[in-house]
Amino acid sequence: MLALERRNLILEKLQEDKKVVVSLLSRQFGVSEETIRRDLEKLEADGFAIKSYGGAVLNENSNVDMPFGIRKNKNVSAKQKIAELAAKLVDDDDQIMLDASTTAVFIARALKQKSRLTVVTNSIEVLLELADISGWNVISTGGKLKEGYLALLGYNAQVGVERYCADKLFLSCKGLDIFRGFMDSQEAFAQVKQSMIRSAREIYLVVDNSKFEQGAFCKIGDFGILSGIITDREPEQEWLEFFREQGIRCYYPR
Amino acid sequence: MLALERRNLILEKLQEDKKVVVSLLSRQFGVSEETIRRDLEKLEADGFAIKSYGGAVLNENSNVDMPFGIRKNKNVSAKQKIAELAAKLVDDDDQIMLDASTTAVFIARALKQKSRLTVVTNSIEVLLELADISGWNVISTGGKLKEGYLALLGYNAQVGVERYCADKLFLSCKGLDIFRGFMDSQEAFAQVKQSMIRSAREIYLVVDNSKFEQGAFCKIGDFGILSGIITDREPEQEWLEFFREQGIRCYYPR
DNA sequence: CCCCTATACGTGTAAATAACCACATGGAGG
DNA sequence: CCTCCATGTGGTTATTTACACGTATAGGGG
Repeated sequence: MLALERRNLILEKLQEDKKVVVSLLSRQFGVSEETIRRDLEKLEADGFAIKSYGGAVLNENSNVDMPFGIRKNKNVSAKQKIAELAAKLVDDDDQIMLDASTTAVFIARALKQKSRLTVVTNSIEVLLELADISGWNVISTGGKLKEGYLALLGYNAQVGVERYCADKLFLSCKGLDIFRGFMDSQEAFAQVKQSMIRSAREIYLVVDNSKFEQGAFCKIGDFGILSGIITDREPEQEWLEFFREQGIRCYYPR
Repeated sequence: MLALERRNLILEKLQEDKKVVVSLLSRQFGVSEETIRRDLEKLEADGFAIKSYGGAVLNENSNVDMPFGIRKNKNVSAKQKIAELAAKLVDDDDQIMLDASTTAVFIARALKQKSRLTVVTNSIEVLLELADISGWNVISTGGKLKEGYLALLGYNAQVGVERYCADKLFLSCKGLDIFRGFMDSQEAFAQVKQSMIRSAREIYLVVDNSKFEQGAFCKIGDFGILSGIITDREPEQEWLEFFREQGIRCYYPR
């Protein structure tokens, strides 16, 4: 039995039972307990397990099993709620734009029950999500694949976006601030989002609650351009008033 | 026994048993352990295996996130052979085009050990395969997502292709015929391939042996434009002579 | 609350085995 | 004839593992 093979089996058992015990594993594999401890040490270093006296437990909130360290697991239920609200704003035959964000993937999934939609996106994951659907018009902007992401960015992505004029855009961001607008952390993402803003009639900002008051480096735009904002729970009073002043509809689960 | 043949057998055993052991393989094939290690190194570089002390285990994580658990498994070893031959024709810093075919995915995988490549493709799967690589320039043509495929097609895909001029194009097809050239079954695929042909200097047709004498509906092009043809085993004498006449290099495993 | 004991943990050591490296060989193809 | 590639070889280095022994921890009894 190979060392890696043994570690994989331990990981499997760990994922099944949520915990493992050193003494049992030692007997099961016929190796010394020290060996098992070293295995667990490695699994812990890789983020799969958390050691404890006598064994280890599964590290549930690890993103390690996702392809390239994607944080898809963060705030799942918030994104789910947001996606459902977004889907309510969409009608059959609509033309939609989705950016390259995990929230967009959830929205794409929530939209699947609609008919004859047109979707323009720079997200590879959204394309994958919609690859098995029929009767839609799913369009990729093209562009340069961003290292470590499943997003198409750059000049050609912007050109790809601006070829179209969509009814509705669902836009995500890294942070928002009453005075400075909404922002992303990376220029290239922000630029494509700006192109999308120029190419859509109704613009909905989709943000989970953790994004409020969160700063980020690159400004995407001001609140004035928004038709609505979709979030996972009622924002602070201050924000609600601000949205009312600006004439921005605020959607959240009631 | 050919090196390539041995590696394919190791891969088969790997897929069957989920693991292989250096010492056993060495005895089984009658080659030194060092050679086996080099084989495993290659399989690891191609993403099929993960080496471990004493052997290697199957890398299961590679094709998992595909939507409709695709037909990638047809003719695997032929496509693998073709991909390795194709990779030999590529140098660091090359600019490559890959079409939307399963063979292209194998080629992409085989290319991963190169440095600083530029890859233009209309295949979502190729993008996925290359999403975790660094220092490359991976470009998506954009276009309309073809229902039931992971391919981007249509006018904008063609425009996306023709923005570039690549050093080398690896082109697949559904069938080829001495008199009628090489063909695809669907117009939209054929059109993008034609755009690629217009946008590349060296064009290599990649076909497994089953494609010879196979007809298909839409003509892609004539043999005159080809620099070479890559296949998984020695073609019939008739074809070899034809390629010689046409000045087309023919690559197959020896 | 403190202590005691069984159990688990970590380290150091040593031995076996595998991996790595550099170089030599030899054959195929140009 | 030369080059390139795959392979083998010998010496060196690295990894894995078990065992022994001192230390740390949990949990119960006093």
